[in-house]
Amino acid sequence: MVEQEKLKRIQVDRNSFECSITTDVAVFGFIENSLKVLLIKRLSGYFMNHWLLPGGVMEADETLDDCAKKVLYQLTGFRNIHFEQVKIYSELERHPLKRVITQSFYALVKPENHSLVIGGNVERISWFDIDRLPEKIGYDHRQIIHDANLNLQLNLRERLIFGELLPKTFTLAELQNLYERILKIKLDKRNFRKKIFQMDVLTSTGEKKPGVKGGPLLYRYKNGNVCE
Amino acid sequence: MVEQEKLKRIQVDRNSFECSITTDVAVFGFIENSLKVLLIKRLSGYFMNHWLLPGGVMEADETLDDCAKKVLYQLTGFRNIHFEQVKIYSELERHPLKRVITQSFYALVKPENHSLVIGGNVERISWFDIDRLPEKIGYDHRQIIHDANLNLQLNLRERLIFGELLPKTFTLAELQNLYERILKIKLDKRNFRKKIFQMDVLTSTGEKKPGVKGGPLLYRYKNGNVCE
DNA sequence: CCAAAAGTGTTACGATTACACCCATGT
DNA sequence: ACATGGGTGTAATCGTAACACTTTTGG
Repeated sequence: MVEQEKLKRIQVDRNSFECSITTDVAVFGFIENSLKVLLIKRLSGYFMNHWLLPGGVMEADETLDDCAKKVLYQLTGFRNIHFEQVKIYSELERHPLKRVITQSFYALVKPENHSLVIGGNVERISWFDIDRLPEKIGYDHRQIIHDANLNLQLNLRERLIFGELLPKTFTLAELQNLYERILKIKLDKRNFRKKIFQMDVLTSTGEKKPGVKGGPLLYRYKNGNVCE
Repeated sequence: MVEQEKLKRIQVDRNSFECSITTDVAVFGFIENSLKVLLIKRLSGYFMNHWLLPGGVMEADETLDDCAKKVLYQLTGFRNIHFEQVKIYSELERHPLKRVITQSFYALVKPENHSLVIGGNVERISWFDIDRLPEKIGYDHRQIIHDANLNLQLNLRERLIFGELLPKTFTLAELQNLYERILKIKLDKRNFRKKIFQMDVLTSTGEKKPGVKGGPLLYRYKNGNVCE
């Protein structure tokens, strides 16, 4: 019983070792025919002159998902955005001062409502082409961005998450272009249309997109509850 | 600048809110033609009279993967076992006393070397059929087991992780049976063999399994670095 | 009217499925 | 000897991939 008491105390001591838990969100947008990710520069703290993913510390009264939502809301002002857990990073030397483990998420936002608000402790905020990231990226955020991008590609392939990346209405060519740019593949126009139609995720608006040769039809993403 | 100082202090305060981080490992074995999961009963602590996944608290000098490895080693004595991250659980009311978030893993062990060691603070340790779990399972471990099982199924389907679940040599019928039991599907014998062979993951030992009618050939999992 | 992009169907191929008999071994 | 399980090939089907011309619109 003494042995067990000892074990228990060790357990309790371990429980109270200090470790912060944060979430980092890779916010993706599809702008000017490229997949972009949103990075910020902080006014203070470590990696001041580096670009970082928007992230924040989890508080006692929120889950990791709550925390990610909060961070996203504080930074972009958007709600009901599609976002997903990606991975947890728990390497010892992630943060220079203390032990910090982070759960990464990715989020998709529509390019049409980009009212980027510079929040507290933020010096700059900017979209970066996923293939042209800045040199100086803080912590292991380059790795996190890379992993989030892989995850996005996987989800796009398997689960058709694109409703949040395009404007409310879009042409099939625009959608195909998004697939080609994000997945870095070339698709056959006819096969692509066939596939998308038989997946039954689009509804035609009946209208044609003005200003484009050929007069392409505009479509809408079927899945009702999409953010505004 | 005063505003920023304030922000920074809030951030630091948030950093130091107390939250334990644990790992829980769903150890799977394939025994008597069923997928089993390893559960323990603790001698002390919450959920004493409940079954629990083996799990432990992450220490300051280890990553989550290290921690899972450690827990696994302490419980089974095995090393070089195949295991993978599954999911993180961060709901507020997971633990009755304090905030605890846990990263779950699943691990696969060979049935042939089951020297189950009862570690400290463990009253009982036992394999349970995945479809006949005990009534009383502590915390959210029933959910964690369920999610880990889904993950295992996915990996079995897509990445052929079975080398760790079967003895060193096995017949194709045994392998097919494993697939059928874990995935809960019925497979065609000829198509299954065709598929496995064209995947080129097995090598024949040239020997036949004694004691079985028909005299089936024994195979070995090709992937070199498999645990002992 | 011309250039540019939209829209449309069919064929070929590869992968998956369904299916039945003979052979080897243990009892 | 016989009952049990091991081992083998082929035809049908489905999904995927390749491919070229006509129509619509903007400039």
